[in-house]
Amino acid sequence: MTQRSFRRASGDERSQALIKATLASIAEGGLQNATVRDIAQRAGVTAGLIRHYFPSKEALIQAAYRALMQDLTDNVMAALSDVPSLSAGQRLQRFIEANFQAAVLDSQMLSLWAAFISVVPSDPAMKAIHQEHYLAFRDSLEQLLTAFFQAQGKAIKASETEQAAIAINAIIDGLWIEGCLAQHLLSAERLAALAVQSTEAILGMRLQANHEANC
Amino acid sequence: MTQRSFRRASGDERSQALIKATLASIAEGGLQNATVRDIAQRAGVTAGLIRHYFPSKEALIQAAYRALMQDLTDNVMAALSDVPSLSAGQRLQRFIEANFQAAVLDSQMLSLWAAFISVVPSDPAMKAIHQEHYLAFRDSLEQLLTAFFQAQGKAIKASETEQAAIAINAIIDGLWIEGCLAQHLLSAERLAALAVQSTEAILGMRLQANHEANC
DNA sequence: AAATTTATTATACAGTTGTCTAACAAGAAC
DNA sequence: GTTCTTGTTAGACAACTGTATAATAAATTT
Repeated sequence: MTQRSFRRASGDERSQALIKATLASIAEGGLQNATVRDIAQRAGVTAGLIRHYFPSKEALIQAAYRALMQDLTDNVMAALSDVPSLSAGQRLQRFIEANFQAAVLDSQMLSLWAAFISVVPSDPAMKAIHQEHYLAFRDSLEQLLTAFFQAQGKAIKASETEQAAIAINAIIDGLWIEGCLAQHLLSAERLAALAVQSTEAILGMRLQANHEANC
Repeated sequence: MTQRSFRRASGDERSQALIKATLASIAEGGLQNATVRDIAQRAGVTAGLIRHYFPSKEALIQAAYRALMQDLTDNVMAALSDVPSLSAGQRLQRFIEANFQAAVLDSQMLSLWAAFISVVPSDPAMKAIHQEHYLAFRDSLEQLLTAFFQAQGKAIKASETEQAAIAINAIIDGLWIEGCLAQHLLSAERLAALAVQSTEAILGMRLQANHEANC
């Protein structure tokens, strides 16, 4: 048997390609679809190579979950970093709206997220990854809220900030899910507007003072 | 080979046992865990029997998804039917709170839901089942909202009712997910209260007139 | 240019998967 | 009690699964 020619890739490059292929495979047909052979094919390598970069398929799945969450976080955070000076309200609004970008509001992204979530309750390692990112997300939200309350000159108890963060997180997640599942019925703009509007309702104040405030 | 003794069950009884076993299997370890052998063992039968009741494993999974959604719907609707005369606001509140019952606010229930959702985007049959139940749920919510607006004597456009239903649905789903994933951090009562409170904020009015309304 | 390292392939392996078939036994009909 | 129907079991099947191992070729070092 003659061996096919191949290209030697530097470690990081190939492992990231494998992670990307894993996410693509799961997105297309759930965790069941993501066999080592399917993943390898998508990455353009043979199945055996996976074990050269990851101790087991399980470890690859975990790495893929971590990478996905990191990517989502980075994507949302990028919406805040590229513009230097924004008011606290504007920053909060940007943060919320960033969750409805085309890259995030996508049925394959939902498929991915759901596949991972379905094993989080029963898989300790996956649960740990989830907890870490969930708390980081909610923490970012709480910080934005605290800054916003401060800018508004309102003294708000920490427990109230936490409560608002939980509710706003819920409405972001809920609208994101609805949007991904019914992409043809709900546009990204409408969802983002609804999320902002609902947030303003929950907080009892507007994020931007475009219109004059009513008593 | 001597054959083990067994009990002949009437058609419906056994197929429902199989569906129940399927849900239990998926809840415990996702769709991957739900092999015909595992399902059969949980139902106390041999694997071959599944094909006597369902044309394929795929059909069993679909039946299980349908049964789960129906069960969830029934569970929430029961909260409205057992008490005859309630105000429109009280009915709406009950409907919302029913989503945070112990039977619904459960990490295994989330695991189940997520496992199914993960294949909805890519599986047309599963997508059809989802659409049907999602629209039915939102429709119930819209009807409750319409009745509530009417009772309040406010004339609200249909589009606004729909928009409110989407937002309220989102907050129910989002809080439910957060609650299931962080059961130790968020009590059912707190979540239900948050959902009702957020709904009131979105609608701009209280569901029950316990306290006197402020200007 | 030769030697060394190691990323990559090819292949094998035991265990698991969904499906199928034939034998069988439980209950109903007569 | 005998016959008939069919729910149920047992077992086999090919295809697929994650993992392991040895050969091999692409870079790197010398």
